[in-house]
Amino acid sequence: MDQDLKAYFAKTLAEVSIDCVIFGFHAGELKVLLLRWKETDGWSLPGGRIFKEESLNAAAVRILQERTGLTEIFLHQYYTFGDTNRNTHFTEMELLERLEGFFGKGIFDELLHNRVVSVGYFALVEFALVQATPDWFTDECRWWNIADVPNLLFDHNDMITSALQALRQQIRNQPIGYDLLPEKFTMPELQKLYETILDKQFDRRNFQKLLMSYDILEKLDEKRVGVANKSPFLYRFDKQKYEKAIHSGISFSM
Amino acid sequence: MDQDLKAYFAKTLAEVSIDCVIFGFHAGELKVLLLRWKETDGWSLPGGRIFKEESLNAAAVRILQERTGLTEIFLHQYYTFGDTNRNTHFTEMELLERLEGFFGKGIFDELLHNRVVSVGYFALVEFALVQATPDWFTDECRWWNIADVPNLLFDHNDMITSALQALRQQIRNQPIGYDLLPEKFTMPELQKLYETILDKQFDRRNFQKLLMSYDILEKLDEKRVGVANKSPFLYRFDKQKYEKAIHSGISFSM
DNA sequence: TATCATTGTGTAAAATTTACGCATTGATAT
DNA sequence: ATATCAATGCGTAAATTTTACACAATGATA
Repeated sequence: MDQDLKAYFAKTLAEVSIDCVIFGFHAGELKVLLLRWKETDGWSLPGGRIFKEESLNAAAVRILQERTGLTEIFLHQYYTFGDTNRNTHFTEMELLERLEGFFGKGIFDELLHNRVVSVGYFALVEFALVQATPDWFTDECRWWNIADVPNLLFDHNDMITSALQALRQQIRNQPIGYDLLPEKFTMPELQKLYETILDKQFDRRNFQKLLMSYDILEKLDEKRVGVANKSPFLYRFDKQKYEKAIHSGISFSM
Repeated sequence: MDQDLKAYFAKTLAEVSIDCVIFGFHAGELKVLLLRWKETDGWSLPGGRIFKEESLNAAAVRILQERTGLTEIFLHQYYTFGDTNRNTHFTEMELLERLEGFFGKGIFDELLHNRVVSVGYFALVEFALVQATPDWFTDECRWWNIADVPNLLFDHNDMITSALQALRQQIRNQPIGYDLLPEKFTMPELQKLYETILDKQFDRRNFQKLLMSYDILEKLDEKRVGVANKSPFLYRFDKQKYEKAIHSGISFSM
């Protein structure tokens, strides 16, 4: 296994890597996918190295696929992190020593002491479709509520903070939801998604009017059944019009 | 000189570099600063390598300083370009061969055949203050009207295109002008800047009302003299309020 | 069968954006 | 010296968008 890793290192770039903030939405909460490093309680974002013959975007797609099993997902490059101390500055010494002990000095140095620039992507995925899968360095891969994210390894807390800012920028100028929600959803569910991302409440009547004005939603004849009180109608995105709105841009002004 | 270059290569990252789109505004035209490579008619963006102990942002500031002489400038990281063929794909073979002939195979390979990821920044500078200075690889450094930019080396035309998109995004959500205009300017000059960047005409009365509503401009008692017809008043940005508006954000909705 | 939280639909007020009028200015032409 | 004229300063009304809120309908639960 150590040999495989050496070969992997040899075939990939040493000074640039990729980290991904994978957003999901479930039970009215915004979540991110995190990995726990083997034999430690240190968590980090999903990430990986770039093959020498592989484009940046292709590498990001591959990493996403490896961690979630998904291939068709929204992926957006939002910032490149290039501080010289980003490997270690935000991580406690004790945890670094534990990692060094477990992985051995060779791997540890290559991975954590080299100066590496990391390109940040964020992804929007449908929660229910994700098969969370750890990588070689990690034991566990699972969702965390955005509000409950612990202190992470490296500069990954910063990465999440600025990914959330980028997502908020995104939601104000482009339709969002096709990638985060199941195919059919109710208007209150869509509203809750917007409210969660922007951390802001909206009047449901005005929200519905604004969203419908974008002409990207299709109201279905079905209603959600078995839910408390009055059954809400189901909606679905019109993929064609949705794509068009992504290109022309919208303005979510609430 | 070749020794210096080797030492420079040894002290800098090999897989990541920086390229900067430096915007200026003069005589009602938006301009970018370009460099002509020695003994060729191939033009490129200002760029450079990153010292191993230098953060990405510090390297960008240094490169800006080296090309313009300016230290206090608006600088914004907007995208990282990571296609595998970005070195050569958009450049004619003939020109590449001329560069190889002039610089020698060693330098050429290091510079143009290695796979390099480039972090794109754009800068906004005051045209009159710039001391355009070529670097080791180039003979000439001068302004080009954005509309007249020729076919550039590497993927640099793409870089300008997406930098302009990022600038347009910027101008709609943040005040712009402090970095591009001289200290004192007239309302029509400010309007022309907005119109040039967004490639769109505005009603001058509505433009003035909107800009004044941001509460970042200070109307002076002076007028611009010696200009045709009625002399317009001079304005200046209130730096304090301008900074505050950058943080809170504005919405340029015209 | 009554209750009640939630949803569906609509309307009026407030705020913002857009369109445009008119007097003033000061260099230029006569 | 004076008339001309394009550009500027300042303002108002219409159109549109955003915001606030009213009320009936629904369907699970008590």
